[in-house]
Amino acid sequence: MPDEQRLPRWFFARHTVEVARQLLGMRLVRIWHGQRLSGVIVETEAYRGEEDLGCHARAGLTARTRVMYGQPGHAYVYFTYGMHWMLNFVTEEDGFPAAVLLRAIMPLEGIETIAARRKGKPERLWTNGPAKVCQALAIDGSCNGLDLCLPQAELFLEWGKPIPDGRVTIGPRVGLNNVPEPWKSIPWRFVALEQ
DNA sequence: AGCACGATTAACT
DNA sequence: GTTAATCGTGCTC
Repeated sequence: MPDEQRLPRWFFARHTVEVARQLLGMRLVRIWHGQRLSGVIVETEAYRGEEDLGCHARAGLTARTRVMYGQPGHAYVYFTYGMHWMLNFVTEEDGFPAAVLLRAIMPLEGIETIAARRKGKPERLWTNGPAKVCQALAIDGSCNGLDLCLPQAELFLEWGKPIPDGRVTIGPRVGLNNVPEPWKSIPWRFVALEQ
């Protein structure tokens, strides 16, 4: 695929909430054993700055959060709950810690491979959660820090069809039960409705 | 000690 | 059909 189809770095170098909203409808592509696995992004969340108490950067610059402080357009992949990987896209200017969590996609290419990696599950449950997306597309800690804007990247994004406002649900982020307000309820979650 | 979750089970309508 | 509760797992601070 020609490079002009890929999202360039400027796409990520904006306000994190704007990036999270605009990522809906774009395509996530993973090259795995030479095969394209991809899907349309249908759910994202914004995590922004050290003041955002829902964001990992609330702990400041650590070995874990270092990637979030770096250049936009990189992958921040972390491990949690003893078994799950999560994929984020680093946003805003170099030095400011922020990222968009990828929560769900609609599978597009490499369906057989995705089905095999989610064996035994109904199609609806293949990629409808952040850890499920990572399992389906073979994304793990080895992807942490990857530059998604390099031509040879095996993980990147491509332009898709933007989702109109009428088909987007906005609400509070998921799984922040012990986070104080206003961060717990701030509407930084974006979901594209099914067509 | 807590965690940006998922699978399973139980109890509902 | 749905929602609520529980727990596994190991890394981070």
